[in-house]
Amino acid sequence: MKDNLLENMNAFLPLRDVVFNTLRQAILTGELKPGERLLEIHLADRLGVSRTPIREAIHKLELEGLVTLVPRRGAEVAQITEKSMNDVLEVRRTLDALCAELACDRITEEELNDLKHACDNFEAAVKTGDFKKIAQSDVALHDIIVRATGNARLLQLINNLSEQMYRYRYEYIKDTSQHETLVEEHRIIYQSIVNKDKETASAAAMTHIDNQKRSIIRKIRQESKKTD
Amino acid sequence: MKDNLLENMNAFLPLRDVVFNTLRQAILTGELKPGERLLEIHLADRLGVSRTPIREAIHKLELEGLVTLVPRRGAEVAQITEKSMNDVLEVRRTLDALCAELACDRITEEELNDLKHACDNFEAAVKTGDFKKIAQSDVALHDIIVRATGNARLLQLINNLSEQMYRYRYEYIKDTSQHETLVEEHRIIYQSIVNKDKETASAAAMTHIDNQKRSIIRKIRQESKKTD
DNA sequence: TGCTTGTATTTTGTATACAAGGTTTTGCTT
DNA sequence: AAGCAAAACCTTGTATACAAAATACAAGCA
Repeated sequence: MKDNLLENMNAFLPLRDVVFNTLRQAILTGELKPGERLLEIHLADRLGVSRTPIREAIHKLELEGLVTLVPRRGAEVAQITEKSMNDVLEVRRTLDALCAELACDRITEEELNDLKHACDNFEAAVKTGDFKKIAQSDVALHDIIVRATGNARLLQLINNLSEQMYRYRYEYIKDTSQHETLVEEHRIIYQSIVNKDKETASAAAMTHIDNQKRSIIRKIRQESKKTD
Repeated sequence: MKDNLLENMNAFLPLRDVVFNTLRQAILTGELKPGERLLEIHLADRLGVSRTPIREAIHKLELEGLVTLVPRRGAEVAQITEKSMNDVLEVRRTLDALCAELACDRITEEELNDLKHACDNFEAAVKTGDFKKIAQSDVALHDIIVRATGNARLLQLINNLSEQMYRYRYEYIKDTSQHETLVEEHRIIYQSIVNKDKETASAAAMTHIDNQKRSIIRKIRQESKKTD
């Protein structure tokens, strides 16, 4: 598969950003597997650019935590261990709870409306059983809540932490037995934000993460057994 | 002032990291002021290296939030607004509280001992009135708590958020009227971690940030008035 | 056979050259 | 004199060349 960037780009972004997005996508979808080495020349040839934008993209990915960099040895796709995922989820849990609380204080009528629609959308997506749709509407819903906090830094951090989870997203979305739970949790979060009930909102946000955590950790254990 | 890097470096780090540390330091101490443009060639000449490591360092600083990058126009030192500082502190407050709670569960006897020493050190530093010492012992103390959580991601995030505050650190350290409060708050945090009392520990951690917030925001308002 | 050392190769790190986009200045026109 | 256009210049973006470190491999020695 040859996919010279200059064609499917995204035409006006700097090359480093195009490369960044391409590699990021490849890592999140699993096309580039954890532990896989990222050789600059190979990638440069493959994407039809020079080493410079590749290097810059790789460094950016390292800061995002998707790539591990060893000086003088190069880069590889970051390994996902149970420990690292636990670390991520522990922080994410707290920040999601914070989001829910802040949203109670700061959400506008319009955003509240959007949130309602997002809940309905998610429910509809679950009914169709289309994993891609479910994933998208889930992201959209949470994005509304985070944005409602009006805290740009919080938005940035949560986006970054979510990225790590996206690498396992399909694992908990494929688990159809949990679908009703997800819908229900979304409803509780929505309703408690409407009621400005911070306690319930934050508790629900944490539960929401805890439930997803179970699926994700189960999957990680399965995979680590395979490689033993 | 000419400070050719090749001399005071830190000899075995990649140049990009040396440059990164140098620029970071310059921004945190205020030697490079908010809004100041960062021209690659100037910095390269000044530090005696080529543009390449400068670029890489600047990009890294952008990801850390210390630098703002505009495509095709270059980089400048990130402006600190009251809004952005509020955003940072809001997140930091929550994460520090999380740290305190986790530390209650996970701190080892040895770390507890270190923490005790760090408290004493801080108190001693306050007595000398040496701002630099106070700042250092304060960082050391909080570092112990964050490390005691055993959560690498949390450590990384808090370090990054702290960075923003360090740009104003002297403001709340110079405020000697608050020194006794700081000592007292540290003591409360220490004692509640000893007692495994999560409620108190997390509440104290939040208060600790709230108090610092006041000094920092006051200072930001002063500065913004000046430039009106 | 197993270990060490030296050499060849691969790969990253840094410098530099060149291209292209932005900005400022200058000169012309009205 | 003011406004616009063009050209000169800066500055970043990208490619390439060269240097230095790390690795892999092979040959010699115990």
